[in-house]
Amino acid sequence: MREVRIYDTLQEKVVPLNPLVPPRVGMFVCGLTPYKPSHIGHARTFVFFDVVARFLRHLGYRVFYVQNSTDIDDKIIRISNEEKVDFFEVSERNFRLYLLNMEALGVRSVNLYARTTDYIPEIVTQIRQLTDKGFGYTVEGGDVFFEIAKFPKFGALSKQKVESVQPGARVEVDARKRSPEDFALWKSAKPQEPWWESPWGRGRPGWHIEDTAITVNVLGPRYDLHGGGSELRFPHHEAEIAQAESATGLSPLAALWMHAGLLNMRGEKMSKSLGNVEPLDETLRKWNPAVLRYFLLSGLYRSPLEYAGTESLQEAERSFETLAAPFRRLNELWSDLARANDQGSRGPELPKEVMTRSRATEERIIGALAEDFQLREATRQLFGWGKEVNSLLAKSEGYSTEALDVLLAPYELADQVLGFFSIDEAPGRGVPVAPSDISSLVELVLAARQRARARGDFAEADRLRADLGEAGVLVEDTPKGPKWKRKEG
RNA sequence: GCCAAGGUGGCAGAAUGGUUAAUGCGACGGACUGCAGAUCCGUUUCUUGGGGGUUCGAUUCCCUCCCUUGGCUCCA
Repeated sequence: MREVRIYDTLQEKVVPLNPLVPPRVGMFVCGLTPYKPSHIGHARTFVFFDVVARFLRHLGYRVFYVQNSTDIDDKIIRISNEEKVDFFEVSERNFRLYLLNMEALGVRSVNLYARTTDYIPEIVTQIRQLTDKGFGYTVEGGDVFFEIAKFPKFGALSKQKVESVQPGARVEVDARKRSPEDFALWKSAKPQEPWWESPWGRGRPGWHIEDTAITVNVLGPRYDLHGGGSELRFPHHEAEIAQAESATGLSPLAALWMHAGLLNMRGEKMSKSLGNVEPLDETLRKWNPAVLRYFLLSGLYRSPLEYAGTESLQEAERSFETLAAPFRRLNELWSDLARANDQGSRGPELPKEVMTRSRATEERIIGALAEDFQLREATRQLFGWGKEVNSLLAKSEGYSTEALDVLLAPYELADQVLGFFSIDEAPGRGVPVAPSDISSLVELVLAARQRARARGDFAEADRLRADLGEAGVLVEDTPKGPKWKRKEG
């Protein structure tokens, strides 16, 4: 099987993926705390890890991909109290919306979404292991903490020295802790809070323990790949390592730690501190999901990516149109032949070097991704291939289905792995337009415009085109007659 | 204060110790079109945050300063 090399945050270098039990790959990605609808920043992380899983599977690895959902936490409780509804109603509503949004974005690679509250017994068991071994301690009131001093490796992932961290920089320090760096494993229930029974009394899990309780039970004490957004490196992922390795006695918890760069939100409309980032749901209603997915995959996954709202998506849309146009044309030609029940065997031969280059392009896309997921290089190859396809189609459109398949191959590969074409909502992929749609009216206007053009009344023709434009319909004249599509955004 | 990631053309964003520093968007010109669009061909802009060092040669390695973003126990 092809070797994949990945940047490991812990070792700070690109290393080969060596699955513990090939060809299986156990993969865990820190999911969402669904206290409110997710935004485009979340989408970047999860779309990227979707590509990771897709690519590994494409190469023949059998990936088991687990993602958690923190369906109980302070913010969820706060909101449920404000709304006077059960906490589960809040988290489940937002989580379902998240799943719908992910589906729209083509994220379909997760095998198991694990909710924290479905793993309370496992969580309790793991905390108990930690207290039994002396890593955890209880305090008055029934809270349980992890004692950092017992785990010298703490800080290895983020290269932070515990003593140089500023305690209480953002969150008030709990005076009952032995040391300010100690983190909660179990939080006792306050009034108005949901709770579960435990050996330490009624309460709920701390933030970090769910992930390791889930992975130890689902993926085992050690697994291959751990992913998440880069802001989780410290303290969350450090805490995971400390908990799991202390509880199981096995190391390392994950062979590879991957961290996706954050999406930097620009402009006051999206200020994170103001908490008014547009919900993903809304963004998806305004934009072709393929454009969104393309944008999110347009940089180096480890680096931050600038997001300036509409401006960014407009640029991405134009780029995506360029990228997708040849693919859509090839598909149209293919369906035309299929409809006519014709193999197009009388069409021109495809030059041999084109076949070679088709394969070379596929190979380069795979090569780019196999070397730490160079998404940009992969799409660059696709742009280059598009130019080649456009040139060929400019000479002739009468290729056989066999020839078209060769031209389509790099796109099919890219779609399987990067996945933006199959969620392309723009017309032109042979998707039938619903009868209730405006298409018959548009066709009527276009017919009138064709008549005007035929008699040389271009002023009238241009007026009709402009009017359709006002109504949100873009018209293009082609040798085969006028084509139209709806404006996006 | 500490840790991490960054600073490359109008914008987004790659790359390498060594020919003209990708690609996309934009802009400009040509072909095609009644015009526009799409497409094709061509052009355009950066000497890679400031300073210093190593080297025959650095954007790439080292030092230093400045700036941006993320983290420092709520966050994808």
